[in-house]
Amino acid sequence: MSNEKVARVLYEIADLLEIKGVEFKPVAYRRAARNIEELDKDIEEYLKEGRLREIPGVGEAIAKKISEIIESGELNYLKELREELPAGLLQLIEVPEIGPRTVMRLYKELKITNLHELKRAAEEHRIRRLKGFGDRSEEIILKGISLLEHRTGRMLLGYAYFYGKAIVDYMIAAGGYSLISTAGSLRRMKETIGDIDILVGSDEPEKVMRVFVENPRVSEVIAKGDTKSSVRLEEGVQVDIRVVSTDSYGAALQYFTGSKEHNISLRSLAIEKGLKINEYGVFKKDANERIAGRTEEEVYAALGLEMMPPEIRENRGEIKASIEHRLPTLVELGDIKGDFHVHSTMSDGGATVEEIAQDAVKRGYEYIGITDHSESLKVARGVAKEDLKRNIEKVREISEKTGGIRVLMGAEVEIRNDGILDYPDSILKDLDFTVGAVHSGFKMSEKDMTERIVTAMSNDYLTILAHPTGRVLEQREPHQVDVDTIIDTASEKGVFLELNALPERLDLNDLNCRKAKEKGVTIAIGTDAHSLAQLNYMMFGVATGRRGWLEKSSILNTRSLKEVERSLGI
DNA sequence: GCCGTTTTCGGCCCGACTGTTTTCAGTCG
Repeated sequence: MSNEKVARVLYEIADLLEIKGVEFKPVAYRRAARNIEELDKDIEEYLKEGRLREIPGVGEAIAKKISEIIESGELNYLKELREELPAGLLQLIEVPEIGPRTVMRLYKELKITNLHELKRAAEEHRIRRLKGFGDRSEEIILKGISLLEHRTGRMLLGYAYFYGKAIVDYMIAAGGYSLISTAGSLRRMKETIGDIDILVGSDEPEKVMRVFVENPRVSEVIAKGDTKSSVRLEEGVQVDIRVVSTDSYGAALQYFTGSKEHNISLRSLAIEKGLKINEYGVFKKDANERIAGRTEEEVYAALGLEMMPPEIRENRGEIKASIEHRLPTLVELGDIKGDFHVHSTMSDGGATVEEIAQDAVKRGYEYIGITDHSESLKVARGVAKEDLKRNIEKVREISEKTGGIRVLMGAEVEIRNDGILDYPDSILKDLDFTVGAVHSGFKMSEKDMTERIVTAMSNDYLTILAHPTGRVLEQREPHQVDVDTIIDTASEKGVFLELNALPERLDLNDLNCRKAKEKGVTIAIGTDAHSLAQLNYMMFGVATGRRGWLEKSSILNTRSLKEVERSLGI
């Protein structure tokens, strides 16, 4: 029974209780579920060791339910809840603008139990007859259903980032705003983004609203108020904007950056200190006197906290770390001195080694690693053994010719099903470094996959394990592998773990990066670029590392060329 | 249902926008 499965049961209970109108319990169940999802150990171990109640948010009642879930595979309490309410109601709360209260009313008064019935009721104008509903309500419901039917899921950070930047740039050009930023999960650089949030500090809010909705890329204005508006772009992306007065900008930026969990903790801390915090500032609770709000630093300082980077505001210990003055000094893009995962025209990349080398010089890199695919990955024009030797010579020549940078010759070598690498050691020894990767045979059991990867890591020539969990966001689940064992093996054998910076991978993810760091494993960030433009993905790798609390010292490519040569033994 | 350097009981984050019911509940972030 995985942590995710246990969490899913608790989430379902929360949803059902919420529809029933039960207060406070849904929040409690969700909190427990979220903390279980983020545990770095198997929940069954907690059960075995009798330590369930050490998990934040898990008390006597939930601990008992978790035991039942793990031991019997099901939960009577959930069964009973499900019997009380039709299963389709859970779909209904997914419809935007429909919440638990509305679901219950529609069920009680119109016997609506699923999406299909809701759609029909709206089309037949039966909903507008209910007290508190009108024709607009029906329109909104129908639009919500349509959106749900066509939803594309969450957007990858790699796309959202550029949409957000385009909107901000437009606002700056069209309105000359200087206090403007993305906020929300985009500013925290989460791997996937729901809506894009923008914040502006201005004392002419109505003008900001006008400029915002008049952006030619806007296809639909969802809501337009005095200080808050929402639009949809032609691409289907929802963008929300808020305006606050210039002297509240810091408080608002803090507030709208979140995360929600981070803010809730901050509020509790404020209450303990006799303060109140909202998007307008920090106030003394009794006197209602404002003591901070112009900048984020001010807001945190008013709570006795050091300023913390947006990427770690997830309520994962950053507030405690801030109180104790042990916040990490996170890695920055400017610390990066090279890239360890780049494909060239020698396999399926779009740029030649010369072009890549020159581009890397422009980026100020000291080194760049070429890692074309190995022989058996035919779909990616994997390089045959005979050709590899010639390629090595060629890359050495280019490296010597290109001033100011060393081009490191590597390869992204297939890890076969038995854990053996796709090139023999006699060839690997001539490379500067070797990146091992799983690109096939995903459906192995966790035990077999873990063994396969550990075997590969035991090869002395394996330098970096590429995209260790194999996930492809919104497309493919990570393969079944015991990440803890991989991290321990990396620590023991001195293998570097990759943080693959492709927006659809970002693998290792933030939580695993943090785990690896705690075990003393060094991370190598690689863009996996297949074109010069994709070398820019380094920023998303760095962002994900920052979310995983990574500092410069835990990352291979912050080291100078000399140090890297020493690390690689070349 | 959880939780506690004010609390083992009584709290549980806070405000904007919308539609509709002309004073507010519901939803969202």
